[in-house]
Amino acid sequence: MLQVSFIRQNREAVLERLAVKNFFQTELVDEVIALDDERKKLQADFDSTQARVNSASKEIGNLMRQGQKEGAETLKAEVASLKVGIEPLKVKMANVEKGLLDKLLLIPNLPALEVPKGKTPEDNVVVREGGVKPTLAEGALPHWELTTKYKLIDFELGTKITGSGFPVYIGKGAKLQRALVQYFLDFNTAAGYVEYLPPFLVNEESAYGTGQLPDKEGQMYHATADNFYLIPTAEVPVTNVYRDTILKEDELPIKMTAYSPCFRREAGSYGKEVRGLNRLHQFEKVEIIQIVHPDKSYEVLDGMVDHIEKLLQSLELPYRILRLCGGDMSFTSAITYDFEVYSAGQDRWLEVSSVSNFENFQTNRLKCRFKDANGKMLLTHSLNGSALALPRIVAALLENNQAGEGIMLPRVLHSYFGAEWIL
RNA sequence: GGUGAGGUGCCUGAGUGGCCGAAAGGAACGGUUUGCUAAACCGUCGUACGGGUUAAACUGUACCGAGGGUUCGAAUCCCUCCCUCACCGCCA
Repeated sequence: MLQVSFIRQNREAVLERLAVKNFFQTELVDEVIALDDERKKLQADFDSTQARVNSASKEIGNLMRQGQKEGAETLKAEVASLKVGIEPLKVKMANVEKGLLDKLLLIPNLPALEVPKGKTPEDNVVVREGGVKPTLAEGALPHWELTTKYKLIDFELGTKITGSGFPVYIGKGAKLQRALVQYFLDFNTAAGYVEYLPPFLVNEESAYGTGQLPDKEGQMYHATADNFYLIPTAEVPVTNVYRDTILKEDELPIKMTAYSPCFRREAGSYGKEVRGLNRLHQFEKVEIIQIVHPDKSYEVLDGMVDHIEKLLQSLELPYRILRLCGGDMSFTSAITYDFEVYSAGQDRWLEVSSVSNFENFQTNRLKCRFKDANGKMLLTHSLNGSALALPRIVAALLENNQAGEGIMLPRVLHSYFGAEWIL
């Protein structure tokens, strides 16, 4: 959520930035400003009336103690008439505040200056590529055949138990998941991230805090009996650790990492693009999250990109890093880099990580602040990224490393998996 | 799920209708002094939204789990909900 005061002071710049995200609802921005004007006016009215009520009430107490009943009664009558006027003010103020918040929630975060213009994924900019694309032997298979061949994953069984998009990992397939989670967490904690194991269901407040609600309501599974949401990413519970918090400046930066299963309804997406592990309703992911000083967030972003790049390099996968264009970025992000790995069996790039700086868009909602050296209250900046999402990593590992009678795993996984090959 | 006790500022904790945005102690921060792993003393020490100011000072309103109610006036009384703790029940 943007700050109203910022919008007021930078209306033109805000509109200009929003255009990069293909957001052209000028009227929404102006409505926010108008509602805020109204809010201020109503509050001034309310405050002055209420001030009179308060002082009169105090006086009534004094008069009563002195036994001056008539004087007290006169004042009581005055207060009664003031309160008649105050009631509708209160109601109106609550409505205006609600209206203001509702409008504000519809305005996306402003893209950073270096975000390229564009509408579709084709407009994303490749900033770096690394690794070597493998040349596969004749008869190479896509991962959904390899997982069957080596008895790693049973997709049909998952359909029987739950539904499509809920794979069942079996034997070495299950162990590979565990090995990857363990490796990723170790890699992250070695870089100073503190490991969290958060709840996988969150309440409504937390879902609002990170911006999943209200705009992504349909994408989350909702346990209605208790009004809990299944998390679409560990970002939600972990970022909410710092909801309603005032930090000390020297506590920054805060670095957290968390493994969690992720649940996504992904309503409306079907077809061969989503075959196998390419898109699932439940998958495993390890996330990294930082809460930082606002002056440092872009430096930190570069560091996170670097961190994830090294992780991908250690897995010996061909990858590329994209800077997303305005149209392809999420509602809450100021800048996003996507990491894709090349999966040779499908001859496709698969997104395995997304790193974003949210600046103070999330922390304004969360109210995660700190006091600077002058005692001034400032919003922190928040960032997060996947390090990494498992399914597509597995897809690429299987497809790229298929060789003869088995699949050769990268060196870093040998000790975690307990073997060099999947045979 | 049942019964009981509670939810007050960074923490402990007082406060049962006006003098309470809230005692006291601790922590933290700033300072003075003495100086050896520290003590003593003084000061500061909630947040939000307004007004005000170059910026402060100053000032209004709201907030004592959340929401509603009673009252001229609520941290304090009433109702609903949430949460915590204890015991019981159930249970990996």
